[in-house]
Amino acid sequence: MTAENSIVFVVDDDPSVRKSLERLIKSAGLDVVTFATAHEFLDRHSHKGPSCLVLDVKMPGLNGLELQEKLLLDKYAMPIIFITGHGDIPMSVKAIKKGAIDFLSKPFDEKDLLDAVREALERDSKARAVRDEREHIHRRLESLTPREYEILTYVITGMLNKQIAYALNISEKTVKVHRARVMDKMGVDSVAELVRLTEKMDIKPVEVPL
Amino acid sequence: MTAENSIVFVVDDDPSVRKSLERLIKSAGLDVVTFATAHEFLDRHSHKGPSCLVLDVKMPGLNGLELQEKLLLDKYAMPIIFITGHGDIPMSVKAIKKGAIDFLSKPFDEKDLLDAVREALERDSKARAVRDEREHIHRRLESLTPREYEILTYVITGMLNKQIAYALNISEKTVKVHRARVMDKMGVDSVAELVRLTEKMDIKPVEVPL
DNA sequence: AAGTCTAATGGACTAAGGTCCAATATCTTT
DNA sequence: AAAGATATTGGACCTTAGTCCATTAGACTT
Repeated sequence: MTAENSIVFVVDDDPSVRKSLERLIKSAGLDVVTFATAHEFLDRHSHKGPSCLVLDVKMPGLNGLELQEKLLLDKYAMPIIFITGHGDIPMSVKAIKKGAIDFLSKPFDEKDLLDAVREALERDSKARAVRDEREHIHRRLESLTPREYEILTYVITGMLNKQIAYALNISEKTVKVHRARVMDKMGVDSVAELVRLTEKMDIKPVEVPL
Repeated sequence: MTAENSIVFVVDDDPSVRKSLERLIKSAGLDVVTFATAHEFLDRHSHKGPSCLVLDVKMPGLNGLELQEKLLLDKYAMPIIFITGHGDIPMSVKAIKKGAIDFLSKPFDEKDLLDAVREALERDSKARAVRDEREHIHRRLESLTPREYEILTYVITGMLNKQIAYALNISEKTVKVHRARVMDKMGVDSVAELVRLTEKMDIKPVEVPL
């Protein structure tokens, strides 16, 4: 399921750990890029395909949990698998609640790590698909003029052209023109499809008093 | 936000723990019902309002994690807060990944428990709202005849009456009649509303070759 | 000042949707 | 056998929606 261009990032300050992780992950047929510090990772990683992050908790400089926080602020955070030598329960609970895929204590079972990596890539792949679709819709929405967008919100509410015209104090004919442009720009040819698109975005239908 | 009729269930085999948990939770103004075993809870709890479960991991008979599994099979699983004396990281990770709100080690901070309880009730409250709406829609869907349901799937795809008639090899007039009954039974008066309803359910629009 | 974008408008026409009215064939249940 | 539910159809009629055509006015850019 997960695409061929997947990549696994590893951040750990211990070179020998990096090496063994790289070997392990490569043995599963996955591409790996390793970093010694969180900042290196932040500066240099690029992610075009599904990706995930295997992250040591305890590191000099920015530690793993801090890096997680930073990535969460980012819209494109990738799934994280934590590994640690001296973790505790509250730490693991917090990490998982914030979306981490797993929290493994060293020494960990190789199978556990690979399972987690696969799950992470799978999740990222799906998240990317959702993001891509949303961005596509967003680009179309941006091509609408303010007035067209306004008409859109009324249309997906289910209002008649007549009602929209009255609400905006314009003529019904004008509504029709805008409406046709909206359908064209959004690339749909039915209200049903239009509603389906907007349901995937944060567009609020108009509230109308009867 | 969380309703007045919230209730917190406590399952722990230690009477003194039950007592102190009951006192603590009651001090936060919440109703509590305690049970000594998982089976007692399963047999006797009833949940009309938002509720959650404070659950000891280690118990004779069905233990906490096993009870979680059992509840997950149930459609109406309530959020769980685990407390334990001898937990470990893999156990806590597993519990949280399966949806538990928190995993606290004894002795725990009273504030942590109350925070978790509040979060759990909040989550359950929202989950119930979603469930209630889905059930409401489901009841309406069940009132449709097979043919009406079929027409519904075509309508929410955005197909014209003409196209639906052709696809089902019936007359356009008949489509109109069914369609009108669908709108009536579903309690909507626009395709937009109809699509919005069905998007909340697992109804697949028809795939049509152009 | 010329050019472009946006919003709004008009008429005329076609297509589609919704709503009255009522009828019939089939199947299941009582 | 009678009753009820389901699926289907018909005509007439009105309301909406969509689509051609083309025009005007204001705001912003160059």
